[in-house]
Order: sequence, then structure tokens, then C-alpha cells
Amino acid sequence: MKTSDITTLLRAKGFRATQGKIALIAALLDSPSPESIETLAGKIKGALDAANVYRSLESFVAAGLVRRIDLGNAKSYYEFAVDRKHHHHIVCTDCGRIEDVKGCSEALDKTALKASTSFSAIQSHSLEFFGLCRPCTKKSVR
Amino acid sequence: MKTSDITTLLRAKGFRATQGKIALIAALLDSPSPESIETLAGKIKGALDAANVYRSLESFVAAGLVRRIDLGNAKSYYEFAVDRKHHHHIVCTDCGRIEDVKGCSEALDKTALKASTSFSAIQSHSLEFFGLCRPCTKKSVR
DNA sequence: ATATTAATGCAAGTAGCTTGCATTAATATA
DNA sequence: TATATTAATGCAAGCTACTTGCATTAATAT
Repeated sequence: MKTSDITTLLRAKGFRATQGKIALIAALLDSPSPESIETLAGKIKGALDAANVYRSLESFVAAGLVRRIDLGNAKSYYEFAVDRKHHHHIVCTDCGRIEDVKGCSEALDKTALKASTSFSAIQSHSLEFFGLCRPCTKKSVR
Repeated sequence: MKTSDITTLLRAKGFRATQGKIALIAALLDSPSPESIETLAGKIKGALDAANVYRSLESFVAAGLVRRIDLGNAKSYYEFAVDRKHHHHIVCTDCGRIEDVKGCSEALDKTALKASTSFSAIQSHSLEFFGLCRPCTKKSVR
């Protein structure tokens, strides 16, 4: 995606096409898997200060441009969402590597809702896997 | 579970049966769904100070007595784990109510591992649903 | 009864994130 | 194109959940 496309995307959602927001979206586009705030802040090297990285990401989530991912540690991770389907992730418990897990059984929500006694609707779910990636498996055998 | 059983359980895992740890386990046993640290601290009214609620819970998790649950907000939740099978949860996005979702398709891990290109093992997963509970659905209709 | 050491309380510290506010810069309007 | 408007920003201070250090206490071993 070119800078001009990012500009168009931002304006379409009611944002101003600022250097900071353009850099942030570009950084997100650059990543195949969810990125931490820390990493994103590094990638945009000062195009936005920390407080505004948070503010911008939250506004992107609200606008549906970005998804916030929770991977069980204290941090938030973010991934670009436009034209990228809902999916899950595997996280390496040793090195933190994240891989996308494509696809999602639509049946999950239905089954859960049926089993529930006190809920009338399910809006979303989060499914994350934790395991060992090959490099770390090798390391631990050594 | 009686206090003497809790004492036995704690000692079996190498802990001392202190007032604080006994109260904590009792509080966890008392809850049908995961509890926040805040709530647990309230239930044990000073039997442990905040720092030791954290320390004790983490040691319980390490010993397999308790499970830590992540529900997408900043906090950790804990549930008693002994003789209680792995399961999932639904969280009300309006009021925070938590309900257990019994059962878990064993196939989830297998499917994810097969689809993965860089992982050699999956150790665990977390699956949490987010929706609206009946009381909150009614409120929002009003 | 005494010795040992896990467990505790208290205080200080940290990480991730949020908020307030004056300033800057992107867009709208003349 | 110049000016007005206001979203966006930088900086500083603040907040919440959680962690760590250490002297003291109390549960267990002897």
C-alpha cells in the first residue's frame, strides 16, 4: 500500500493524514503478525511520541482499521485489519514469536452461546495458542 | 472443602498452611467463576496484604492449584483448578459478568498445529468469548 | 522447647498506559 | 492563496496493576 493510499484510507475514516498516523499505518502494514507498542514506536522512530501511539492506535481500533490482540502478557498487540480476516495466533512461550493461525470455525460462538445460561449474544471471541516454535525446540534439546 | 482439607492440599504441594494461604484458597473455592485480585483481596479481608496476594497466587499457579485467566482487560483473574477441568469463559462487555463455558474441543490444538509452519508443539490455548448477558441486554433495550 | 526458614507486611519501585493542556499543523473556508 | 478552524501532537504528570527488597513473624522440623 502506497502512502497516497494510506492517506485516502485515513481520510475515509475521518482522520487527518498526518505524518504520525501515516507512519503508524505503514508500520502496521509492514508486519505479518501483531506488533507490540514498543516495536511499533521503534519502527516509526519518533513520528509520534508514546502517548500518541496509544491514542492513535485506539482511534484506529474504534474505526475498524486495526485490531487489538491480547496475548496473555501485560502488553497489547496490534495488527492491521482492513481486508484481513479474523484469525488466531500461536505464541512461542520461550521467545515470544507470533504466528497467525488462519481461519476460524464459525461454530465456536454458536456452541458457546447455546451452552450459556445467562448470555443472549456473543459479539466476539479471542483464541490464542501457546507453544514452542521450532528454533526454540532445538535450543531446549541442546 | 473444609479448612483441614485445604491445609492438607497446601502441605501436599509444599506450602505452609498459613492463615493467609488458607483464606485465599477458601476464597477461590467460594467462586464459581474467575475472580479478580481486587475481589479476592476483599474476600480475605486483610489475611494477606496486596503484595502477598500476588505472590501466593503466582505460587499456586506454579503448583497447579490455580489457573490464571486473561480476559482482555489489564487485570488477571484466577480460578481454582484442582479437579476442575479446563474450560472457557464468556464475559459481558457491559457489566463484566463472567460465566464458565464448559468443555473444549480437543481438536483445536491439533488443527492449529497442523496449520502452523514454524511451531512444533502447542502446550495450551486460551479461548474467551465476549458478549452481552441477559440483564444487560434488557438494560440496553430500555 | 528451640532452630530453621517459608511466609508476611510494609515501603518503594516499575511497566504499560492515560490524561490535561498549551502548541502545532492539516484541512476547510473565504 | 491567505486565513480560520480544530484535529493532532508533544510533553509532563498521573494512574493502575503488579513486583521487589528486606526486616520481621510464624509454621514446621528437630
